[in-house]
Amino acid sequence: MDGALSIEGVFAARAAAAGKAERTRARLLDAAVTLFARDGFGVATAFDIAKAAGVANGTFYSYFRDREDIAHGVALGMAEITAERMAQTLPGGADARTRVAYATRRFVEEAAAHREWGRLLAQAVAANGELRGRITQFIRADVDLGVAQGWFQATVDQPLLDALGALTLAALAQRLNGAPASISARFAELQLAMLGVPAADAVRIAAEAAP
Amino acid sequence: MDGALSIEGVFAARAAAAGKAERTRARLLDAAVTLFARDGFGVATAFDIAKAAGVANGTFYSYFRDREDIAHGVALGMAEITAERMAQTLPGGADARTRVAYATRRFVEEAAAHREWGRLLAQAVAANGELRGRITQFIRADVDLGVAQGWFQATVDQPLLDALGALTLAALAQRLNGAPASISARFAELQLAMLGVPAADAVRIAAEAAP
Amino acid sequence: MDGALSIEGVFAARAAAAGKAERTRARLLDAAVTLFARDGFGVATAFDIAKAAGVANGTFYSYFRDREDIAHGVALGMAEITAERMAQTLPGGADARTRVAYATRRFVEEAAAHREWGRLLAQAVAANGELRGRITQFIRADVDLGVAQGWFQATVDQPLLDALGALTLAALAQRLNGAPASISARFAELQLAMLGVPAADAVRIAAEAAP
Amino acid sequence: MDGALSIEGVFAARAAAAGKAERTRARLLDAAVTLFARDGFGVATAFDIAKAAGVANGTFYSYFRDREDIAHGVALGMAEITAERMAQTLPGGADARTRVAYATRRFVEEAAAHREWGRLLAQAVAANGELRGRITQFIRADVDLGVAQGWFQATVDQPLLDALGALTLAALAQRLNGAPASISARFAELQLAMLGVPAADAVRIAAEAAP
DNA sequence: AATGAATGAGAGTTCATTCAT
DNA sequence: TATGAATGAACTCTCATTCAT
Repeated sequence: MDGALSIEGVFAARAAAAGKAERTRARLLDAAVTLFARDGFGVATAFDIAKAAGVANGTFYSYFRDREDIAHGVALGMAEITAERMAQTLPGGADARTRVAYATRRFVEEAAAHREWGRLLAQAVAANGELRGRITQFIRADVDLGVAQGWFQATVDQPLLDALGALTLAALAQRLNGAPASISARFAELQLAMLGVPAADAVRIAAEAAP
Repeated sequence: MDGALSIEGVFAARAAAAGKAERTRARLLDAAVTLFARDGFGVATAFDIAKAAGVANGTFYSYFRDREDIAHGVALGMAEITAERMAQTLPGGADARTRVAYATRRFVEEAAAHREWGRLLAQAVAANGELRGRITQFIRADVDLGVAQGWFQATVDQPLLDALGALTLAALAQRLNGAPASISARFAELQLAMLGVPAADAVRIAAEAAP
Repeated sequence: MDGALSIEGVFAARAAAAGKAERTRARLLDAAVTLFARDGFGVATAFDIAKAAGVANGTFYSYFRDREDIAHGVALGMAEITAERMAQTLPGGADARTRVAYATRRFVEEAAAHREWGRLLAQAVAANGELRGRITQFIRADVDLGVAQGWFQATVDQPLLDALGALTLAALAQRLNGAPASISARFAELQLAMLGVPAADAVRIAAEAAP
Repeated sequence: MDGALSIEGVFAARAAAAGKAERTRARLLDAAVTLFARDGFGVATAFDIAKAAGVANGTFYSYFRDREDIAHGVALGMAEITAERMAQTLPGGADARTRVAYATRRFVEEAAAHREWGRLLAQAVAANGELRGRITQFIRADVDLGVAQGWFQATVDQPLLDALGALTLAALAQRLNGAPASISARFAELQLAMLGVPAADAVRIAAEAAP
């Protein structure tokens, strides 16, 4: 895993070529990410964010209406980055069971490898239903594929996707809370079971789908 | 469902027979519950809680160290009450599949019937891992029973219980967010599937286990 | 003229015997008067008023909603005090022409003798129509008397009282702006002329009605 | 009454033929007039004025030292415009009593017909003694004429002019505050009485001097 | 001359907490 | 124990003004 997920300067990097205003905005977002990671999502004050970004407090208000506004901006940006990374990292070709297991394990392990980012992402997702929807949509294609391939016995509906998402987030929470890397395999296994894959197959496939 | 879950005066009711100090404490907790329900968990100010409890603001600090302390007290009390209610309401005798499905549906429907209480419970549980643990322990006996009865193919470990808990909370969140009562059956069904119950049986049993 | 009009401690003096809260409120009002006198009516900040009153800034908000609120309180208090003083100082017995002239001269000279108080009063009255009404009502009795005595030819209506008030305030403004004490006699003279007193009489009576 | 008193673009109209800089200055003044009319004299922020004028905020400071400076400019300009209009509208030839009454009534009714302009003018005059002086000088010629014609018994001095001005402004204030148009006649009448015109004549002349 | 991003002092307000009564 | 006045740190947000471009 490379440094692209490093929590420092994610937004600034993307705005490097943009105009001055856009760059200042990015610096504020980066400062917010750093502070949110340290103190909790949306906890840092406007003043602290400005200070961390190296601008005057008044400048904050040229770019964001208030704390909530920048929190929303941060959540949106994180979702975008996460989505991009997931799209890049998921391999094509495998069977749907492997794909589903792999996606879960990959997501959990990446987030765990960058604890601050992971913790932040978990909080942002918990607080923001829109974000949750965005991320769960990722799984849909693979679930549909699995049904088409005959591996999954499930009816594909919104509750199913929500359930898969809830399990992934539960895995992430456990992992961030000190559980070993194997926890992601266990949760992937439970996801497969929920989709109707026989227990024995689920265990084997989840174990093999190491990121 | 009787009025025992009514958000008003839960703590006062339990402290009715206790000493004066205990009753004042209970009034503060009740005031906190009411305000937390209206404005969000832990949001109300000490002053507002005291006012709602009919005591002076200084009195608040005779009973709680600070705001966090009362939030903790509220969460603990809610967990206790919820646990008691669940223990009372779960019927004996049925097979483990029905018991698991029934517990989920019952929990979700009770909380949904008292939206404020439910919302509060969801927030408290999300914020407090200890609480989460307490509530998930409830399911363990039934899961063990199901394994013993041969209905469940699962290995019973902590991740499994966490996963069951996560699904129950996801169901509650959807329900509070406007999903129809049937959502609890759907999630109960997915829990059974995860435990290795064949899809067709899971659907039927979850549907029949109406609270 | 005694010290009762001294700008320092007017409110505190009246609240000396009251409860603690009332006394703190009075201290804030006094501080506001002092600062308003120095910087203009309603200009001082809540923080400055609190500091001048020797209380914490938060205390200000226990007693007044905001700056406007205390400004209103100050204006009301000043009107009350001024009304009391005018009632005390106006001698009975003289003919209405002398009474009117005397009231004007007395009002102007008192206010001028306490420049800060006078300036403040002028500002408060200019900004607050209610106050203006309260003060002009004072003249009504004497004008009615003058009509009854046959000295005044005027119809007594609201515009007439407003006009008399406007002339008194104009006199005060000129006086505070450096005009000599004789200015009050000149304006009193013009008031009498406006009421239909022949010029020669007006000059003599206004001159004699020295406070 | 024509549109010359319209609050929109008064300054721009006068600077139409001037250089670019002068025109930008005029646009700023016009913007200030519009905003002052809406929110109170001198209340609008430099940024809002600049925005309303269609220039950048920095540009404001190329033309005015600070907020006070533009407020002064606005007051001055309003005085000039008012003076011009009064000069145009006052008819020649009548006797001084009619001229004085007419001037008052005309002034009040014009300002009342353009409430925003009138309110602004009242505020500007109240805040600016220099302006007050400028406007009262207008009456002097007619008062002198009246004395020469033998209609007025008054000594013409500064206090007399101030008193006449104060009455005119009091009339305007009442008018803007909802008093009927007849109020201007009543105050004109009181002015004539103050100048020594017998009450009966004053009533008749003031009534006839309708603008 | 014009722009508009940036500054930073400071106004206004809230509220957790203390403490004399 | 209870009261409630008082505290003051902390925070949000505005806006007059500057300055590099």
